[in-house]
Amino acid sequence: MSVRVRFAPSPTGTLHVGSARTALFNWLYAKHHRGTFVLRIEDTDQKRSNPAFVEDILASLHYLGIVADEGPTFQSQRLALYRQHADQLIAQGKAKTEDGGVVFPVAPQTVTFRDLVHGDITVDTSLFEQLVLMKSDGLPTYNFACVVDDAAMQITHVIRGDDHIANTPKQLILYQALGLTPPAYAHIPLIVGSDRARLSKRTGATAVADYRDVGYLPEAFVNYLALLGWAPGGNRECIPPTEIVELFDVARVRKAAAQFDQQKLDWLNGQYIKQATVERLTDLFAERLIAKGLVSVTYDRAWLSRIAGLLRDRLKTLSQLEEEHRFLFVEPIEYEDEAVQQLLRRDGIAANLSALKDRLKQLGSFETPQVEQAARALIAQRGLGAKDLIHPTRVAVTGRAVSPPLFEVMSIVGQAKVIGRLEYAAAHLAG
RNA sequence: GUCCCCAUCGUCUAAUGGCCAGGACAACAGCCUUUCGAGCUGACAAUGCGGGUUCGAUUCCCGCUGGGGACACCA
Repeated sequence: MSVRVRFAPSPTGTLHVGSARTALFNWLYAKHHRGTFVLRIEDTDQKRSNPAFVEDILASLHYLGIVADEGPTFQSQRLALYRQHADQLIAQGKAKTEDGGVVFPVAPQTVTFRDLVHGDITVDTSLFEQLVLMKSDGLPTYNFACVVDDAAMQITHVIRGDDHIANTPKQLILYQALGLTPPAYAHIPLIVGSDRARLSKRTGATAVADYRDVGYLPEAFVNYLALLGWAPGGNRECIPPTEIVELFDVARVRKAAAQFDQQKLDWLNGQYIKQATVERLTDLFAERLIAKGLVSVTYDRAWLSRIAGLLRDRLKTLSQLEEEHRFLFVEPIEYEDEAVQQLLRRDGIAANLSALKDRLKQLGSFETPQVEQAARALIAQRGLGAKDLIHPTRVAVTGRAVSPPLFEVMSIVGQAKVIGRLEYAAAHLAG
């Protein structure tokens, strides 16, 4: 029997990191076993469901590269199916109408099921003496719709969060009442925040879309998520998604909750950015910069490629591009007060910057070696330490005390702009 | 409160009775360097506690403690 799994989010919020990991594990399991991954939207809460969240969920899954083999299917469009099953139980005397809904009395018993990650779990059903099947608004409840759909869709494995363990015995009872065969279950541990409680906005971003927007590469995010609660054995950390598919084994999923660690995510993302080709990085940069209005749609690709090459092994997130390197894209630049105070307001700086400007004006080529040569020559001529010229120049050209290697930055910014910035700094900022 | 689940460095994890409990992130130190970063090197750091079982327990069993989750006509 081929594997069929499903991811069944409810559109009552943006796609949460925890849900994304559940989706990922299902997807990995399906792909590993050459099975089918079904997407089902559980929109049976009329008050809280919102089409905008469906869009967010779809977009977020797309970002992660998790594509559904079937679906999305909407529960709100299969009401007849649930009604039919409820009627069947009523006809058999197993359920009854109450307050306009349908309820299912539960006989006290102990239910044991074998969980793929936890082993046997036993629950006493006297904890819940009845289950609501259909609400008085005509929509099915979660546990009922879930059972009817999983059976109808021939789901073989239900992989979901730990927090659903208590629902499983309820669903098992319904399978039995309906005469249906239940799937296998794997309850994966929750992702928790730094407070060890389930990941919430309180301890960091929870929406997958936010991570996308900050500039985490999908394979880095997927890689990180996969490592939360699972490890292939050996000492692999940086494992591209295609390889994770091959290695993934739900039996190796840990039982304990895993804490989300942004620093490790950052490190992994940096690794993937470093491994990305300049071509790809240029595309990613262009997309961001155009969206933020920092370059025009007719941007100079060769120029942006140089920037990609320069920043490739310095970025942890793509957002650092526009946050820390605005001086590459805007004119005039902004100057950090502290950098100006510490590095420009000193005797002789203005003269040095002015002298450098004069030398740079003479240059026929503004490639990095020529720029560096001009600066070094001035340093030698004036008997300066290299830092004495370089640091103030950095502030004059970038507005900041830290930047990528200065001479390449200058070359990229270009002769005219560099000269203009040196002139401005010498005249208005330097001592 | 009741029920369920869980427990290895600060964090993510490896080791499913047997080499000095391994790796990674972070933090720290050093090297490199025009700043930062990247890179390289180094040091520090864990089996929650108490009982068992066993020649031998991170590993198996029991208890405790601690943490989390679930207890809706939400999903």
